[in-house]
Amino acid sequence: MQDVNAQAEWPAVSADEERPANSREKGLNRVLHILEFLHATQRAIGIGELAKGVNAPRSTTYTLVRDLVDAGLLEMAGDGNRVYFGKKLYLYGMAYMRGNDLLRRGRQEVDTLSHETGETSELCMLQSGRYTIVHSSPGTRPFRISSATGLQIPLPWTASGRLLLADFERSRIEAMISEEDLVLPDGRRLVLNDFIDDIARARVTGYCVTSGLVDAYTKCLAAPVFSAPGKVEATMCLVVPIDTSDERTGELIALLRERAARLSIAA
Amino acid sequence: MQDVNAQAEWPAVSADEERPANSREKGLNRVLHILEFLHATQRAIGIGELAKGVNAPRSTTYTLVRDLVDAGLLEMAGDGNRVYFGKKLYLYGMAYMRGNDLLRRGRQEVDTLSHETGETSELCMLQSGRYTIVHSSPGTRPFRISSATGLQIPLPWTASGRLLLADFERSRIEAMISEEDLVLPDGRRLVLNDFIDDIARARVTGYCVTSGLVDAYTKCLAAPVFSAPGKVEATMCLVVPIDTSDERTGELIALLRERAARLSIAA
DNA sequence: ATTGATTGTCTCTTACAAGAGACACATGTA
DNA sequence: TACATGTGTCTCTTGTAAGAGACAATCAAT
Repeated sequence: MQDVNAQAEWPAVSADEERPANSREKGLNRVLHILEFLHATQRAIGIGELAKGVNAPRSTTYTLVRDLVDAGLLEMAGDGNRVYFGKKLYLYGMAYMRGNDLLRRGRQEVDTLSHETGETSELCMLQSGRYTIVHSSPGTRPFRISSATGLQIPLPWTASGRLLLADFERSRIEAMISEEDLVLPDGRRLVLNDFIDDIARARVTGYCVTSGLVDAYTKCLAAPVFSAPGKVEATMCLVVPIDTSDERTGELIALLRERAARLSIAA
Repeated sequence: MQDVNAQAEWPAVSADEERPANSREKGLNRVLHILEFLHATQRAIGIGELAKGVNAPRSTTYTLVRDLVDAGLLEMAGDGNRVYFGKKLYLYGMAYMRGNDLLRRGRQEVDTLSHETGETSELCMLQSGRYTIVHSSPGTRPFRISSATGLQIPLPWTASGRLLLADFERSRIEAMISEEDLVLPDGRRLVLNDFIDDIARARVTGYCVTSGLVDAYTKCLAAPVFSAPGKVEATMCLVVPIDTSDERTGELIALLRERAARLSIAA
């Protein structure tokens, strides 16, 4: 975009960053892309397809995948020529959870909350500029609304997103939210300024409710979990039918805020 | 087959081959060592110390850690200059679990089994040549015997180890078991041939019991989980006091085998 | 048989990352 | 005050890994 100097491509002097055209990629970056790609597809995938998916040369992909399989980060799936995440990643993930008070206790709280209320409950965090469902517990409704752990969706689509950005400056928010993030699944388009106003409001009230944003049938109630005074580390939220009465909604919000506050105590 | 050395890399290498003296290391390998090291220490660690721990140059370690932190695989711990596993690893790990029927159902079975019996129960698998506790549930005894998930210990120390190797040829077993693996924590030394005989016996009986191997107070009961006819994919085991009566032991083994068989059905 | 799309392995070149080491800070302790 | 030890950043060199591409083998559909 900035790099308009049209001469020989190679003199890699792009002082800014990124994009030295079609140069080589570092192996580690390839690996990170591979992991992200597998996380997105959520299932085992052939190596050729994987190479296409991460836009890497086939030969490189083969060697990297072999290294990763040997290391146990990936595993060959049953059929023979597909790969997916490996046991090692599971073990590292469990180690992370054990070492992380907030996550460990948050999962607990979420599970009991959804058990008590019968509604779907989630623990959410900010992860590389997006809203991420870190843990969710389905609830007991006949038609339950559930989302997969690890799902990442644009911040403006959610109540939690408004709380997670509570302590960010306007400029950082603007940098973080792209144009597409403002377009809802049904095509409606949010206005950035409205979103930023929402954030300010959420910060003051200490909770946030959104209705019919990601889909037309649900309402999302969220409350902040603080890791330090003023610093929102996570949110707990409840996903309820959009026609839930105001009274019950109020009760649920109170309960939710209490539990979120309980999580905030330690840090 | 290659590079099963869990850790403790030092200049003097006793591996079968490779090692062109003090050559450069590939970044990806450094990263794999870093992850293994963090898994071993089980807590956040300073970058300098980490560099020492994986025997890598400081400058390299700094750049790699920065890359990994940016990617979310690692996180800086609260104080500021320590690193540990990051959220991404947790998310990948959960994705692995979701995609892995055996693991998901195995965790369930283990939890209910320990709940029903009151004893510590574990799901174990073979991971890079060692016995690995993939999930464990503590049981309800006043003094419960528990081990951390992800713990890796030598195969000959455990009942599960004897089952996990049931379908391996003698030569592969010999290659997999090092001299140190045969030395128990209390200094006693097992004989490789006895161990291999144990394996053959375990294959026939369909379960395995060891007494006072890793410590003097416990007995370990294990049953195989098959992913295909003849192929042991995992084991379920119970860790009970060594003075448990033969009668109760028998009952527990029967229960254990039933549950392990249940896990084996799908594959 | 003919084509066309896959998959897995191997060779060779060169762009680039790993690493050595200097630097400017911070500590702590004699 | 010196002196040692640790931390985080930066520069420059050179060994090497990323990548292009050739190869044989497989499977389907003409």
